[in-house]
Amino acid sequence: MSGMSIKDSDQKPPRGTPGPDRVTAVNLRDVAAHARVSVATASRVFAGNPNVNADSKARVLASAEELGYVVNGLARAMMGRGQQTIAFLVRAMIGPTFAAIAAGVESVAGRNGHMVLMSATEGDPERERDLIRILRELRVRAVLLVGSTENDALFDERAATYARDLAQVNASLILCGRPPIASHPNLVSVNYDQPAGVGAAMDELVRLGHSRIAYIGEGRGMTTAELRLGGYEDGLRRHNIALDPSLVCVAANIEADGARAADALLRSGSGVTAIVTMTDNIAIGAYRAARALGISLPDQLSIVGFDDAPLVGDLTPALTTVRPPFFELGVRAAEIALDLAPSEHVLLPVTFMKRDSAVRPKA
Amino acid sequence: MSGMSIKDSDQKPPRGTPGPDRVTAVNLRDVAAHARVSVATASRVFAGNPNVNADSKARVLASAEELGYVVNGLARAMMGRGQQTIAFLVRAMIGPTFAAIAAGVESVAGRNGHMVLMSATEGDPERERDLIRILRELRVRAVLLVGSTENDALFDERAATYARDLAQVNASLILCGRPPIASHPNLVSVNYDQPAGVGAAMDELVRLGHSRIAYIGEGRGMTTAELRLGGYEDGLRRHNIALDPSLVCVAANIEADGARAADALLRSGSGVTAIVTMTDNIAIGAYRAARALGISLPDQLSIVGFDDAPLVGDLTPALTTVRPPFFELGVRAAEIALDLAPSEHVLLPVTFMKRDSAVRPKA
DNA sequence: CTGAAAGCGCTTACAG
DNA sequence: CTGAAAGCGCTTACAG
Repeated sequence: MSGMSIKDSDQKPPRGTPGPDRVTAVNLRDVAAHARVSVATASRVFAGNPNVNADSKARVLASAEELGYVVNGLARAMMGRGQQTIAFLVRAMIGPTFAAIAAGVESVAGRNGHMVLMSATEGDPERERDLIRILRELRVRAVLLVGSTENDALFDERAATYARDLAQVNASLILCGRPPIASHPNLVSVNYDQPAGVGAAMDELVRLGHSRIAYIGEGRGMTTAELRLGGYEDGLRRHNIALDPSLVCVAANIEADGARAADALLRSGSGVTAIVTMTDNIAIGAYRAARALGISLPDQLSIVGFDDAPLVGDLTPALTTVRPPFFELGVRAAEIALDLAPSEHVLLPVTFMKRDSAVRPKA
Repeated sequence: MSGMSIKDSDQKPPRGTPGPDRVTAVNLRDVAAHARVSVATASRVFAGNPNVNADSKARVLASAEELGYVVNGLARAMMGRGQQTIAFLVRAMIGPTFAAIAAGVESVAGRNGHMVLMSATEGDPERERDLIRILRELRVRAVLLVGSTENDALFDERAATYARDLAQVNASLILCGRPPIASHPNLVSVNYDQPAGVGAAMDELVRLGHSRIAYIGEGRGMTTAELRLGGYEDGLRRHNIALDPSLVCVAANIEADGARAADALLRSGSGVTAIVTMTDNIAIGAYRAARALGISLPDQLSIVGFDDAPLVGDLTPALTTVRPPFFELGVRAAEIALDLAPSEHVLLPVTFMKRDSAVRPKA
């Protein structure tokens, strides 16, 4: 009976037949016929409906096995009975941060029988819009917009539009790794306390005796850049230190540019004794620049990073930094996406990682 | 006319109506009726069929807009006309390696209009099997099995079964980051030359004058562990150095265990002047252990890693290591998955990153 | 260019 | 427990 596993196909395809990429595969009807039951009964077997005679069930299963039947999950999904999916949209799939958030999301999705679709927008609103459209058509259950985004009205409106469009197909939009949008507070955000992280760094530096504290990070524009810079400014205020604009340096989030900015700062004769950076990447750049100038770390210069990237604890000196709960961030966002947690803003605490790169100033 | 965007639903749902999670949404028929054309014509508009009168097309589009119509991609996919998907299966979504491969895959998939589904198996064959089943039901175009796997007949048979089962629904299975399976050479593998990477490290160490060279890595079992250890053994052979079993140490791929193994090795009085490690993680552990024992790096001990993880070039001493082409690995696997490249085994070259941790031995 | 109709591969209310 | 039938939301060969 092995010849039956492929249907005869020596006749012209009937009307409305699926496209060219389709295989002539065995379907429910074939299985039902082979098992001598109705399609309804066969369907019940695969749907896990208990109202099926044990004998019928066994025959259906045997036929399926023999014919090589594979349930069509697409048809099932169309009926609202299929695999559910959540989407993970990120600017770029880069580094351990992305990996940790993704792992968090996947762990709860997997545990709950959902699949996760991942795409990168490359920061292109065009592609972002396209992806949202595709995801709506695919009837995903939720879309997680992950990571820092533009902090402007244009993005806010885009996000609001996405949320509205997704709601139309019963899907939700969740912001993950950026704060709520003021003009659309209903759009749920799962974030970690970025200003508090930089604030902890500032508190520590002031406690150690620093007062000429510089900041190196990205300029205005993106949420993470602004949140962390905000933490620096707040920290100064809290300790009654006037903000000196010449101590706030702009650098892209890559080591080389951090080094460039730190070099300029350290040559400027500004009397800086400590640098707080937006990211560990930039902090590493500052390490390089300081060394190149013969400044010994940490004696002559304290540096604090942010992100607790792998290995920063193995640098010399071990980098004092802030650890965000990236995995947890993904977990919480996914839980909200799957209605396992209330649809409310979440702000997770960060951990200050006191290591060796921030010490009492020499003077 | 805004009240028309939701269908009247004060009647009992008809037979065969989709499940409870479905929204009463507007469909093609609604749009067609509103635009006063047939469903066929409306379908042609959304399918991008050029044989539609400009006026009809405009009316259909306007109606869709007004009614808030969203094409059902699931129905379309069922007809073989929808979004195609490729799946990315990995043991665990960890670190920059995962991120880089994923980014490579996504870049090709995205550029070619495909979505990518990502799942973690947690190394559980049960879950692996479940995922393959689901992916078959979902009619994915290809499944990428990413990363190191068990190197045994059990896995080989599982993989062969997956490939066969996937072929049944016209999908292909591609191994990515592990070598071909000897007993099933048709199963395409995209890998990087792991033995050659360790071999380059061995050549460099011998060239520098080392002959007591130890290896620390995972024991037998997984492909990556065996491939890299194999590179060490080959290197010894090539340079006519007898393998000393006491210089081959087993450690899990985490810093702490690397440190433990290195500590034991260095205390053993084996006269080791250099250590080749399976991964940078383990190399970092060796750094720690050596330092704890007062051994100065690199003068008294040379260390070579593998993976070129972020920041290893900023350690003291900067780690000499091997850089695998992870992004490219993802790109090539995805290209084969999408038939953009011939379905043949690929073995990418690695780059030896000569930095400061391997030097001429003191003696 | 267009429409009526058949079909894809399922699910399920209904009536035994 | 079971089957015939209607339905989901599309696509497309056919015949204008």
